[in-house]
Amino acid sequence: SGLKALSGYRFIKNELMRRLREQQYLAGATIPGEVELAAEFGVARATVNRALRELSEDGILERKRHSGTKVATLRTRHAKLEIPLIRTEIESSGATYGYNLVAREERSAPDWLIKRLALSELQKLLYLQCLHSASGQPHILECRWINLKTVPQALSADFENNNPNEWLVNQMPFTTAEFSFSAECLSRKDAKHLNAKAGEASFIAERITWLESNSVTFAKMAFRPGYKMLTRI
Amino acid sequence: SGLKALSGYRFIKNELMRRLREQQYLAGATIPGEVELAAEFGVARATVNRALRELSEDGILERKRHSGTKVATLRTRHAKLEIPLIRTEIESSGATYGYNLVAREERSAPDWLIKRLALSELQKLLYLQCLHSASGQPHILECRWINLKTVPQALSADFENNNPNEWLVNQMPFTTAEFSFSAECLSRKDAKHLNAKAGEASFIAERITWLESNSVTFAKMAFRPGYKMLTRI
DNA sequence: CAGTGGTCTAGACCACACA
DNA sequence: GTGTGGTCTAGACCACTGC
Repeated sequence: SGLKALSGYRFIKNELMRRLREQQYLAGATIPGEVELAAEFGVARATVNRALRELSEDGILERKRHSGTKVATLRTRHAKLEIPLIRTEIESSGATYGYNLVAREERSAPDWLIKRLALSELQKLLYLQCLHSASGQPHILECRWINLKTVPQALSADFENNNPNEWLVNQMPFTTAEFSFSAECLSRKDAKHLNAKAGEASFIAERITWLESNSVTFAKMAFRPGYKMLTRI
Repeated sequence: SGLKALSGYRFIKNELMRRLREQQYLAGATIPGEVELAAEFGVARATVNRALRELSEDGILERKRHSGTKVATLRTRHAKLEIPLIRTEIESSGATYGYNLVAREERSAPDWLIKRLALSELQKLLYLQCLHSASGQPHILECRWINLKTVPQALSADFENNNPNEWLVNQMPFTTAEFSFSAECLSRKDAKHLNAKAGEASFIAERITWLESNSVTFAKMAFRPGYKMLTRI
């Protein structure tokens, strides 16, 4: 009943996974080449190639250009993390998304931020603090710094009514980003915003966004205590 | 100097990204079909196909089988998270990996775990608590439950000298997993193990591992306060 | 019915690793 | 020099969508 009649590259991926599970190919060993597998399965080499390429993207095989394909040792798990817009995440859980601006100020960057955003020291940034809520319950407290050299139009944007992440995504849709995740105890002030107790643990997500080699923004999101970020391999 | 002479599908990806950045293709709009792009770039359709497929895997385009390719709206960022073995992570930071077993006990599963591991109520699990350290400093406190129905040989394994994750990876290399990440305040007892203060915030990673539809293990890792998990898009 | 993306094929050329 | 994986080509069939 659970059987699927896979064909083509999916079938080959499946079959190779079976052989791996059954230790027919051992960890670290070189498996047969594309030509050999193509002959064995009676398919074109391109089909085997796709199967092998995808398995190596999943971290299960390791391919080397002119040497061969090996079973990965010390397999690191590759999880695909989807980082949705906050609005999307909240609405897809069935709640109503709410937003409001807590603070807005032009400030010069603190030392730690100068390094992380590769700023010249004199630069002014736009500092925002915003609260995202789910059906009225505070959900995320966001501290954001926007590089006015890269995004000067931020100065005149209306962040009372527009969440800075969505505004930035519209202004510059194709940036790259670095993320970090950690945990912090809430300060008394932050706890108040999140309707939590001072000292409670908050899941922290930080993001630095780049346009080519120019920093765009630094954002630190403090999630309501109890929040879990989920993923699946 | 920074110029690269890309060719083939990489060139096409690059060029399409440029058009997206310059809003030549607008968010939500349908872009030209594979045949048209192949003609434009003077390449085979398979080459365009690969470029478009990869862009859609990156969440930048959305393809529908018999309808067309659109520019993704409300772009969710896709981050690739690599989850290394603890030993690997510690050693790659230049520190020496250390391990020791804190507790080992056969226990029946608590209620919350019965649900999450889809156990029958009567089942006994192996409960382990272990400490991972980096150059002598406590790094992660791990609480682990192993399903003895799926992995009976765990009962006789030597977890004094073998870290349960590595042992399990050897026993059953090709499992699937669910992850969650969150934050918790350390209990007095856990804090002591981690050489931290009670109440400090700890980054928590939980993992449930499955072999087909059988649960293998539940692990909860409490990281030393201050730890950050990094990733990049 | 025309056009789409998904997939496969049989062939090809390449640069390099390894012996 | 042989074999490897990486890539490309020109052609094909398919199932389905949207007209």
